[in-house]
Amino acid sequence: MTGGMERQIGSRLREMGVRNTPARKEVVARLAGEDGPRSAAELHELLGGSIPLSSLYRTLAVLEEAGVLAPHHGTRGLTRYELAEWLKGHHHHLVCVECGAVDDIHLAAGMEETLESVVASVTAEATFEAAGHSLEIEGRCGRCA
Amino acid sequence: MTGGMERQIGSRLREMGVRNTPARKEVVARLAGEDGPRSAAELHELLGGSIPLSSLYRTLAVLEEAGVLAPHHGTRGLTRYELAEWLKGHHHHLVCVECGAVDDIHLAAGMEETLESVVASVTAEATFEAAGHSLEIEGRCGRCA
DNA sequence: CTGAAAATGAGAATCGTTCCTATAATCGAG
DNA sequence: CTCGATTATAGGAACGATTCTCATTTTCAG
Repeated sequence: MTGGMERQIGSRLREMGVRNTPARKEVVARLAGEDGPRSAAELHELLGGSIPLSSLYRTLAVLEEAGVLAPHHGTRGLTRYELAEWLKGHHHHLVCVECGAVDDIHLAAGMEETLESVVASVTAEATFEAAGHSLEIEGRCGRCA
Repeated sequence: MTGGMERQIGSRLREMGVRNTPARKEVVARLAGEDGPRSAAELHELLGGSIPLSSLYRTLAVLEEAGVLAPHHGTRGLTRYELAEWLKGHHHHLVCVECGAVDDIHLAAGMEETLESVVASVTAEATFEAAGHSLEIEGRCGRCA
């Protein structure tokens, strides 16, 4: 994670009137180093249990509220979080239907433009205020194939 | 729901060695009449409580196992079910980030082809065996906007 | 430094879901 | 049709992920 990103997040939290505490920094830093969204339990493990689960859940909720993290609703009743798009860039997901693992993928610029136009044409005629989109590709990951 | 679809599902269940019971028919028929995936709780409500939750969950599991229903992992760890693609056709979703409602959308043929090619080009280079895809468009639905 | 406001930690409570077991429905053989 | 075996159901206990509560601790402004 770049220092610039840390500063951006710091000022975002300040704007929202919440503090940028050590636990919040740890969670953000760890998520920044992962290549896909992670659940509370996964983060608890990744952080060596340094943050109790109850605090971790609250931390995730605060960071989501502040727009720093975005939830990803993957497999079987688990919510995973990742840095919001304005921090990590727009991307899509490969979701393993076997083990539930989620990896990020980035589309080539041309592909992304194509996708944007598909989304635009769909939402133009719907009573739906589109805020974002994600292409979820389901299948079997390398380990499960 | 067409009689043809009922017959298809009936023979599918027979092939799988499970019975096509009244509860299973009710669930399938109700889902066929909805325009988006529904959770166990929503179905329980929609069916007027005629099927107890524990039975409903098992019914959904059996129908998923048989390939009649497909799960959609939506808001906050809730699993909603819809008819599998071979029954209701390929489609995508509008997901309301406010209330969690999910509606189906169908892409114009040209758009869908474009999307297929995007998926194909992404998975060609990944160690990932793609089985399907869904474009999830997030935003605010008519009621929440 | 001090008091008010915000954050934390531990455990209880909640919610969606799954599991267990006794009962009931269904199918095939006779 | 009837019996026995198999499969499905209902109800409730159990479970895992998440949220809530509240007492304690940390942080910030004055």
